[in-house]
Formats: sequence, C-alpha cells, structure tokens
Amino acid sequence: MTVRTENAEEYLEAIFKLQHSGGTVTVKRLAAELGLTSPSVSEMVHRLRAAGLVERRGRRGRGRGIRLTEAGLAEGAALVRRHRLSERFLVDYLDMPWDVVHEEACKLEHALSPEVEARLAEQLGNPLTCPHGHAIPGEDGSLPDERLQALTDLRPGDAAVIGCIAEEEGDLLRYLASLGLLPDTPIAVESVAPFNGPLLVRVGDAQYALGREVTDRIMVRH
Amino acid sequence: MTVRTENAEEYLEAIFKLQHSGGTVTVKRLAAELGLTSPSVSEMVHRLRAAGLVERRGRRGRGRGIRLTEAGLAEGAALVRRHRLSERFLVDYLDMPWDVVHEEACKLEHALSPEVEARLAEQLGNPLTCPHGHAIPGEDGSLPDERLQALTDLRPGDAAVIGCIAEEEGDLLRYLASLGLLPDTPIAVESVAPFNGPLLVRVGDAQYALGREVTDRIMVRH
DNA sequence: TCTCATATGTAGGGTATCCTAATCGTGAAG
DNA sequence: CTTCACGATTAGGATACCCTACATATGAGA
Repeated sequence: MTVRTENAEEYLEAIFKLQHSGGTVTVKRLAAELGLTSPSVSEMVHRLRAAGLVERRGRRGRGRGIRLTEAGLAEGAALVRRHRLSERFLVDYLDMPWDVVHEEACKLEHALSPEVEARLAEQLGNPLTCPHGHAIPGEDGSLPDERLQALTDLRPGDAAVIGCIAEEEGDLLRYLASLGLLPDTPIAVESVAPFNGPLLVRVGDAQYALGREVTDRIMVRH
Repeated sequence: MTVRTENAEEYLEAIFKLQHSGGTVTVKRLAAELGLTSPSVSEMVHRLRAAGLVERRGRRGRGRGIRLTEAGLAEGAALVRRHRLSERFLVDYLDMPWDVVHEEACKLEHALSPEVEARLAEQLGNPLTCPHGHAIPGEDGSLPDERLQALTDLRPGDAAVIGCIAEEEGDLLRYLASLGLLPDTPIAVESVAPFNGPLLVRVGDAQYALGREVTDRIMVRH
C-alpha cells in the first residue's frame, strides 16, 4: 500500500476539492481536474481504494461516485490546508503577489509535515482563508460550506462582500488586485447591462464596469 | 533529458557535498551517501552525464571520479542553499529544534523556486550558515572553504570557536544544545585524558567532559 | 424491451527508479 | 607477468505512473 506518494496526494486533494464543491466525483471529472486521461485516473483510484483512502458507491442515486473514506478525507483536507496555508505564507511572509502563489504552493504542500504545518499556521495567526478567499480546512479537516454566489447573479442595487475569487492564478488576479477587488471587500451592483453586458459596480468611491468573464469568478456573500 | 526530477536533485546535492568535503566522488561513496546500491547510482550518473550535469574524469590521478559540470555545480549549490535556508527558516521562524530540521529541510529544498528562495533568504536576513553551522552557498553557488578541525584534535590549553557540528540530527544535537555547545560558541580545551579518554572543556563558566564520539563531531575554528 | 452514448475499465506499451546477481577491468601484490 | 580484490557496469526484473487503443457496461430513450 505505497500510496503516500506525491502523485497520490494530488489525487486526494483533487477528490477532496471536487467533493466539497458539491456534485459527484467521477473518473472523468477527476481526469479533467488533474489534466490526465481516464485510464490513468481509473488505475490510481483502484490503488487508492486498495489503500483504503477512497471508496466507490453504487453508480446510481445521490451518493454515487468516488468518495473519500475517513482516512482519505483527513489526507485530502490536510493537503488543501497545507496548500492554502502555503499561499498565505507566500503572500504574508514573503510578500509574493497573489497571482503566482498557487503554483508555488502546489509544490510546497507536499513538503510540509504535520509539525511544520501546525507551527506555520500558528506563526501566520491561524488564518481562516487563503489569499484568494477560500476557506482553510481546520486541523480536524472541517471546512465550512459558505454559500457564495457569483457577482454575476446579483441584481442592480444588491450589495455584498467579496468572498473568494474562483481563479487561482493569471492576469485576472492581477487585474482584480489593481482595482482593489480583494476578498472581504464590500461591493455593490449599480446596474447590469442587457445581452450579457458588463456590470457596473461600486467599490468604495470607485466605479467599474466588469465583464461577465470577470464577474463570474468573483464569488460574493452577504 | 528529463533529469530535473526530485531524485536527480538528491544526487546532485550529494555529489556537491561530497565534492566540497574534499576527496574523490565515486559511485560507491555516492551510493553510501544516498543509501542506494551501486548499480542504481551508476545508472543515474549516466543519466546525469547525458544531461550534461556531471562528467567523469579518468580513473586515475587527482581529478578522477565524478565531477559536476558548470550546470551541475549550479544545481547542486542551489539545492544545498535551499536546504540550509530551509533549516534556518524552520529554526528561526518556526522555532523548531535544530535536531529535527534536517529531515524537514530535505523535503522543503525541492519545493522552493528560485524566486521563493531569494525572498526567503532576504526575509531571514541573508544568513551565512545553517543552524548546525554549515556555510550556505551564495546565490552564485560560491561556498567558502573554511578550514575547520575537530575539537578532538586540539591540545590542552587551546582555545577555539565552534564552527559547525558534523551531524545533522539526533540525540547528539539535543545533547549539545542542552550544554549550550552551539556554533559560534567559544570553547577551550583544559585537558585531554589519555587512552582516547574524554576532553575536559570550558564553555563560559561551565566545564564539561566530552567523549571522543562527541568531540569528533564538533568542528572548530580559531 | 432493446439500443446507443458515454463512462469506466482492460490491454499493452513507455519511462524513471530501484533492486539482486553476474560480469568486467584495473591497479596492486605476489 | 599473473592473479585477485574491489569498484563499476550490465542483465534482468519490479513498481509506480502515464499514455493510446480497445472493450464493456449501464441508464436513457426509442
């Protein structure tokens, strides 16, 4: 049962995230998430199952698909926790820009022991979210399920607070940072142009016109 | 030429360290250092050579054995640098005890990009040594060769300063820390018991009798 | 009930890395 | 000058992944 490799960890993390984003975890979805082919994923899922980290429910009904076992859940949560703590570390301690930390954290997450993870969390002040606003699982693997909605789905006049950005890296993040559209920022929709046009939003004293590509990725709460 | 794997990095680091500790780098020594068999090492050395990271000198005379090329040297130095910076980080920022950080750093060193490495060094105040006293290679790969000698080799009456501890982890380090025998600590030999007996040393106001197993691993400078 | 689109799985093949056992080569010693 | 010990290498085999091509199975709709 040599399934504590870095590769296996990637799978567990991906399954954990898919499982928590709701919906059924299938081989196909996993393959898409990981950028691999279905047979490769199918094979690894068998290994993970043999190792007792994953189980398959019948293929019909609600609870179908791939599920993490108790052990797998703990592993997956720990990986996500380490990933997001790493991002916080890179931003808070090393002053790195938030649009590059995801990739760096992908490597770091596999290099943190529970001990280092715990001390890092403490040094960082036990943060609750990553720089993009995603919740950091607790040491017990718990993850609050906030119900966020895309900014796109607000109506004119609605006010909200940015919860997280559904994008881990790239130009979009740089753009948002340049506008000050960061997690926990209050934002209000002033108008919505028809035919899938831009949203006119207010942030503090500023007003911006944001396209759907952007507003789809800004997740807000009330 | 897929030789930028974590495994290959381990080899490069080991070769770098053996090369700098003087002496010839052979397959056998490498195998011992890495805890692998000779055939495995032989094979990887071929891969590294194909990748232009290593070269073999003739098997006689001074410069024989395995040598890092320019490229390999840079890689090796970077790995050692990241390893020792990681140790500093673990001790200075996360308050971990110095006898456990080696193992943690073994994992971390492969997860640091040049960018992260640079920022980490800066945040830590560009330290020159790891917690055990070993010099941290510069960004250019340079490594000063201090000429240290084992405490064992001093004569009664000699005074010196602890340079580094030739041991990365374990009880010995805990023991030394409990006595305050850390790098940069002044130390004087008061007497040496015959028949490979203990050394009586003075450290500040304290006096300790240290066995050869211990004094062999305490490297000092003047 | 039967058929088909689609997800899943099997077959077969490739690479990187490790191992054990056997072979090769060379300097030193007789 | 021959032999031998020992380090290096080759041979052959295992495992963990990954892939492409092909086979199966199943729910949905005819």
